[in-house]
Amino acid sequence: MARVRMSDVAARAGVSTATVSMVLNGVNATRISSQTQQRVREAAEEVGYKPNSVARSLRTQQTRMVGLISDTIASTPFAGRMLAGANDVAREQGHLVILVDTEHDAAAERRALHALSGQQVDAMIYACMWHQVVEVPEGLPEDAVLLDCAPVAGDRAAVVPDERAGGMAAVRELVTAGHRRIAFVDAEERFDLVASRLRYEGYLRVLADAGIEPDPALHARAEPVAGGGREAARRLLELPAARRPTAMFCFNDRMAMGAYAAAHRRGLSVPGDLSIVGYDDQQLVAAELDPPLTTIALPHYEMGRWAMEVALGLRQADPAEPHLMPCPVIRRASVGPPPAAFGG
Amino acid sequence: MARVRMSDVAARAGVSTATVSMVLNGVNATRISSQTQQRVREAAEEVGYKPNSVARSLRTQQTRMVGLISDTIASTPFAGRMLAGANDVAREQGHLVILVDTEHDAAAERRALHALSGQQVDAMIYACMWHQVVEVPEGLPEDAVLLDCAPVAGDRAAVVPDERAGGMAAVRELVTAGHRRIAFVDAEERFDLVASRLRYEGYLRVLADAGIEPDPALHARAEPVAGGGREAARRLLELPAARRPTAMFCFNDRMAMGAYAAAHRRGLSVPGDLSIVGYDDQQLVAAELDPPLTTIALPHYEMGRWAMEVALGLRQADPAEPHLMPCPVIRRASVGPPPAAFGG
DNA sequence: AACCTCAGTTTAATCGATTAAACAGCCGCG
DNA sequence: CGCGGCTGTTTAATCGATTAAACTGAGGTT
Repeated sequence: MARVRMSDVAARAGVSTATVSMVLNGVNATRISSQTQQRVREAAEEVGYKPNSVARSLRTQQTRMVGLISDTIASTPFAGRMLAGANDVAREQGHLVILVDTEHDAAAERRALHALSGQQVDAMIYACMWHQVVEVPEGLPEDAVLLDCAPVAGDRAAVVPDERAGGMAAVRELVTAGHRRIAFVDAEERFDLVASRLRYEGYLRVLADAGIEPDPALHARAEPVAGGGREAARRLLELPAARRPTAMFCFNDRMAMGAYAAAHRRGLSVPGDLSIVGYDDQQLVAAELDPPLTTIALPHYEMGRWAMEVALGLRQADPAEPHLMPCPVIRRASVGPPPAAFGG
Repeated sequence: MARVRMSDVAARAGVSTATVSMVLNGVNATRISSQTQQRVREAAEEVGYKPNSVARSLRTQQTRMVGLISDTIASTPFAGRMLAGANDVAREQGHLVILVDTEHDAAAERRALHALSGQQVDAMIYACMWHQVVEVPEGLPEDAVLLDCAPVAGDRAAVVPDERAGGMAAVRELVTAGHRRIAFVDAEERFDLVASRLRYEGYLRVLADAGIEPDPALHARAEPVAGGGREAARRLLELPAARRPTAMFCFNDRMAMGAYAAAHRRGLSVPGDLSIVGYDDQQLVAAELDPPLTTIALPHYEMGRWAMEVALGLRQADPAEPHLMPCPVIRRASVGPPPAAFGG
């Protein structure tokens, strides 16, 4: 069954296609008699007319589509939330999103850019699956928005999580619970994570504000996975009692998961003997630990929305520096006062 | 800077647009002299010509785009793999995918269908984020492919995981390790999960094959999350020694995570005292448990590929019944022989 | 010389919409 | 009666490609 065209509607209503177009788009609507309008609408309904947006796009030079280029967005559980945020805004604005995955391969990136600009997308978003500083790929339009990454140089609208404030919030949770010996279970330097650096800055800042002298022995580093967290936590818990931490801020929820394991191995309870704060609010993990993990959420959904809002011109962005999206603290049950022996 | 059109290339090369089109598309190429071809190519290169695919699509009636409609695909960590599979095939074939999220809302679904068919997509995939039986939304084209769901009625190409075979493989792991008292830590019936039913069938089948009488007490059900798994496992471990399971097949990795916790609480080690097999091979979870969890992977990536291959006509599908995609077993370290007291 | 063939290229229609400009009636006015 | 102005609608150009059909000129045949 062939698609029905505007001319079919026009024929049925006994008018020209110009009239149909005007009626259906509400353009110059006052100039068309209401009987005609009525007739056109009925005809369109009867024949089941659906405008061909390819033709419309060609004429109007607007596709109402936005391109979303990402390095492997699809393979991380976080990424979905960014996509969802971007998608929601797009939908609200009557836009569709075209998703292209480049696997961070330069050639694929170039092809994607090519395909999308050939596709005449109205806007473009370049997304990373974790917070990083990137070389902007050549050919990325000036008005493209960077999502979860900041340009290494040059001015681009960009949005990233406010990791420093997040780190501060995490440590503040522990300080206000009364802890003074707070460890930072960090990712190793070789991973070169901007999140690691910023969260550590936040950690130091809050310690300073609270008048706590940072103890280098409490900055433990390991691979940022559960196994690494377990190892790092084990080492920390083997410290002599006076230097041992009563609380740990873990670089991410996976490391926190490992810290739980290390605590259990030593027969310590969370949060009775050891308080733990994670980062990421990782789906299906943080909430399911026992006890549920207090953590800092990454604002993926909000960043996705922000990026799309800027891309569609709904919101102004300062291209001079990335927008910092706040990371909310998710209070669950892994933080308590320090054990009595250490308490104030 | 205005986009450069084919006519610009034509002007620079001193030929007509027809010639440019033929050269650049390699159509009727033999009929065009190689000098002209050369000149056209150079001109195109020099002016940086990129074909306008909107115009091309209008003319050829092919958009090289495929619509992917999903209920909240973006919000589950699995979904990404399906998307990746579909996307990879699309890319290989020079197609782009338009992603629409409907949140399983009928109105949104209708709008999405409308938008996509207006967009003249060449193919369509309807995806669910977890295996279910669905009412096919009205207006979904005949040749759309269902991904991770089966139509409640009517013939549609569809692909779902082979949950029954997966359940069989899981239990077989335990049987061959020597276990006879194998529990199934299942989701509660009220969740009405097709996966639950099928995996249970697989469980029963393997027990029967191994000549093991199923013990209804070993079919424990709870909410399919870590907490539920913990509770169900706790109850099972409280059974009198003679009836207590030496192994558990858990409906999913989250329940398995809870089973680990229950075992630890009773001072049982995995797999020394209790062997555990999960399902889903959930990213960032299964591999990070201690010990790493032996589990059955859901073939999301492969299903995504399959669906796209069928959608693009690269592969035939039998619309009469869903294609069953095998679920591979991922052997890690949570299965061992039963404790000596029970051993063969 | 008239005619045919064929390689190489151009002309022009087309895809399905949008929209500026033109047009046809009708009314009122001097 | 003729003309300007209004209302409601149509005409036709346009967006940027693809492609069937037409054309051009050189070379070969009779």
